Amino acid sequence: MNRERVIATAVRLADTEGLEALTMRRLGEDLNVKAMSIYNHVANKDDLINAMADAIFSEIELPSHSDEWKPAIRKRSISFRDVLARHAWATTVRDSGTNPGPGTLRHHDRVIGTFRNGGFSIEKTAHAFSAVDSYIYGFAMQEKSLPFTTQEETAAMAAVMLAQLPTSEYPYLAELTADHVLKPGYSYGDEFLVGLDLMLDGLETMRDTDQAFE
Amino acid sequence: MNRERVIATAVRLADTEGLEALTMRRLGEDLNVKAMSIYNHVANKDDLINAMADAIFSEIELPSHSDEWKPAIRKRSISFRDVLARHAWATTVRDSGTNPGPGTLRHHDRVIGTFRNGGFSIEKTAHAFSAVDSYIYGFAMQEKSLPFTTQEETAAMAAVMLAQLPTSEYPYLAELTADHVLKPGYSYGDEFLVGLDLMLDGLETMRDTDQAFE
DNA sequence: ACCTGAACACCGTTCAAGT
DNA sequence: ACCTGAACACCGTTCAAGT
Repeated sequence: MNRERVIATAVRLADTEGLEALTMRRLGEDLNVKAMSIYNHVANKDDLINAMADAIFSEIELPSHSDEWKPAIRKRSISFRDVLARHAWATTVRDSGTNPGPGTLRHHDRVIGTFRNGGFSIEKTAHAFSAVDSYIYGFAMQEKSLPFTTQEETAAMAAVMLAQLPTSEYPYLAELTADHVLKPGYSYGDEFLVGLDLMLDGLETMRDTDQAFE
Repeated sequence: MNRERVIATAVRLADTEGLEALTMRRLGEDLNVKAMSIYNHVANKDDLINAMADAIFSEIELPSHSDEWKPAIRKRSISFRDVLARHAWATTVRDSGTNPGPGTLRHHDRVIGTFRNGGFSIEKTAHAFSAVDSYIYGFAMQEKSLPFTTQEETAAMAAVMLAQLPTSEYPYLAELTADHVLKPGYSYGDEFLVGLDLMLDGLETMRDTDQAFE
């Protein structure tokens, strides 16, 4: 048993049963050890969760500096969102704040480098980094908070909610639900690329505009 | 004592001492009542937090249908971000999922209506709604997770982090920190409007483009 | 160096009992 | 109708004791 195995097991537990199922006692069971032994490998639960967040950051496909910035950032953004969907608990965790791990640092360095080599000034790189990552995080959070995943579930859930909704009070919400969400083939996940491409196109314009955003 | 007072007191407690300080026993103290009495007014802690989330949604400035969509959405987006900054715990909560309260429904209806009256098709309204709100949520989350708030704190913190950073391993991150974050006048909060306006301009283009995003 | 039993100070929540 | 004491089954974490 080592730190790595503790973290990997904790990630698997949070993935399959949610962050609230991740208790030291339960994690101990999964590791065939008593809860107190875990403290030989992590300082405390905060340290553990921080390490988990850093571990999944390493799963994100790194953009290549040699690629064009736009397809490179697009690819890694899609990968980022996939990772956050796979580890839903991570959308509400955010390590990085106080002491980011090596996976997080490496990822950020590469993203910043991709913008810089793509012709973005330092200021514009900061804008781009903030804008894209905010969008990705926010989208992953919204997606996570939806009470359904499959299309059948969505349709069933939306139908129930629409039936309960005082439609005269919320006419626009009712219209959107009836004429869009309930339409066959609707999937909230499809919205991701729309917003992402909007943002990337905006960044391209910004990059090529003098001063405007500095 | 009534439900409203319970919720308002809980919001105040979470605002000032964080969500982890919000326990039923502690909330009881603030209400001058024993913890168990609270259950006369809320079903359980989940119900309480859901109600709290709905309560702060009502604080967001509603866009007016009669205004131009762009300034109207811009104004309410700034207000939304202010509310999330004021109630940092709310960025990780998200009720709406299963059973949104009246404050949430009313807000969503107005936003949707503003896009519809601004000439957005139903599909494009769905795109716009998702894109803007994802950005706002994500930005608020990033802002919350920063370990500093004032400019002095930022500078001090960034200096420490930069000193610890293996700069040869993360050259781009080091450059951004040294030449941007550490510059006088830097404030991460300023990034909000940059990304927001990028998104709003993108939405305007999308609105006026045939089919493209439908 | 790693594991463990017992213990401490907490949680959310139930329930029977009070007014 | 609202409040409460006692209790239950949990938490994270410490510490002395074991190998």
